[in-house]
Amino acid sequence: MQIYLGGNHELKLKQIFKGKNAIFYNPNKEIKQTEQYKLYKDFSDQGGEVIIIDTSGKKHSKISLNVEPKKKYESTLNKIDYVLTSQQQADNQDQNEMRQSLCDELNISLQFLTKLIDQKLKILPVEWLKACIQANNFIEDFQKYIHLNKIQQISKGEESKSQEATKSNKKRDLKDLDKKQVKGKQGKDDQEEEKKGSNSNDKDQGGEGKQKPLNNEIADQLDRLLKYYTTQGDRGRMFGYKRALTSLKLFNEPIYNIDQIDKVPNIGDGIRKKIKEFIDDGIIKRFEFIDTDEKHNTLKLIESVWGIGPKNAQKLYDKKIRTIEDLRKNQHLLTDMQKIGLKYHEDFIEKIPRKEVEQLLERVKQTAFKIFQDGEKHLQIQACGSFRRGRDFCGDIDVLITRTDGKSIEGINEKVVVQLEKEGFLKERLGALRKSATGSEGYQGICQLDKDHKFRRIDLKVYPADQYGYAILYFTGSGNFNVNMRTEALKLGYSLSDHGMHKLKDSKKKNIPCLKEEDIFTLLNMPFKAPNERDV
DNA sequence: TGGCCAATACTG
DNA sequence: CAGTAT
DNA sequence: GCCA
Repeated sequence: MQIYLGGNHELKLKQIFKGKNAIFYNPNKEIKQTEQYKLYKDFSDQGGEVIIIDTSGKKHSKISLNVEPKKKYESTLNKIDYVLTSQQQADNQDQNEMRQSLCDELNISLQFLTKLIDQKLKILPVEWLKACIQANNFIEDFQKYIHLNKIQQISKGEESKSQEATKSNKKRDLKDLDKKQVKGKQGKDDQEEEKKGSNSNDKDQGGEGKQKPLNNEIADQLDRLLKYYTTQGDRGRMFGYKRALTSLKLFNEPIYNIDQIDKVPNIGDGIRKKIKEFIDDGIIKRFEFIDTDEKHNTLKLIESVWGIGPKNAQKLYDKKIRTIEDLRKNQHLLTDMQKIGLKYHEDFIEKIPRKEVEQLLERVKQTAFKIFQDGEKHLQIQACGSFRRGRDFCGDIDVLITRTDGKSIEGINEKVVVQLEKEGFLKERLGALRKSATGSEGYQGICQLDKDHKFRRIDLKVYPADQYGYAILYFTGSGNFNVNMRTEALKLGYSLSDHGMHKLKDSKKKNIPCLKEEDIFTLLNMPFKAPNERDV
């Protein structure tokens, strides 16, 4: 058995791949390293040879990969087969895009993939190997792949001919590769250029007068990395960067040089290095980032449609969707709710002016008060979310309703919604009315103040009064603030949610009542923060 | 090496 | 059940 | 990616 570990695989390609059969990758780290070795040993005992690639380029032999658990390798394997087998018939465009997509998925470079293809190597998930061994038929399965490889080798002459024919295709690949070596493709270069320009401006300014703190700029960079890894589905790095970013934002001293970074918690070697790159060169050389930036942006764009998340965005991307226009032309790819999201997408990406949120809230109040006798007295209605945090512009409007006369809130939601729909204020429902086991009710949908205003995303929630403190805290956010607060709660042995809090080890799960937000802060031993201070 | 915030409702 | 959203 |  031959196992190769370590980062610089690109350099070792020539020596490594001669006569080998397969490369294994470990998509979700479900299989621990020790177990991997065992599997590889079994495999090699049967005459196979193993190469482990380190796609992370880091010191450890981690094989990180953007594939979610379980049987999801199916499509990856299909893609690999497609790339390996259908070069002849394939339309250049298809082949290129498939390769690129595969590279993104396996977190390897195009150059690397090209080598794999040239060497007729199979790329297989470790999970597959495990399954085969457990089922005692892995030799058969593997033979299947060997067979496949042989066929390709036999048809090699023909293949290279056809590759000759598709020279322009190859050329494009090469061109890309060349560029990659000098960091990134054309479009990216432009973008980075712009950024570099502005950065150096900042630096010049800094040189002229007193230096400007770099906190915000660094935060922006980390945020970019964070968004990138989030889209990539890299949970680990996502958490890492999220924490680092939060810590940085909570760090009150101005930062001028790299050494000050050491005082910020949750920033370790990796992130420190990137920040150093940024401070020194004005740019972080993460070529994978630049490499896939275009895809990242595209995925973000697609995800900006309500109802389309990371998974669907990726699927749509694989189906060559690149723009909102593409989506409009291919609505058969969407679910009904996503179609609604698409229909109003143009409006939804617009922020709502504070003033309008106030009007929308007023509108809801009017109707609710009209329906319920003495509504003004017994219903408490207010907008939460970024509105309550004092923002001038909000992404959506979040209305929390509570009943203060001690009676059940049951049915309030539906009555209000139905009436508002009748009045033409609510336009569409995004899913059914919600009823939770803990007694709260909710609505998600779309409203419009009047013909002169845009369509807006609106959520209504009705909570029993005894959960009010938790509810308003939760729905006021920010999301990040909630995370911090819950982390604090955990440290003290509590579990905190939108409907209550209880001692973790308390088997009775007794809820601790908090009618006001303040009580929760007190309970958690935290200084009270006004809503406008929760914008973490 | 394992865990990283909680809990739930709804769709397809 | 996976995906999305809150 | 960070931390315990």
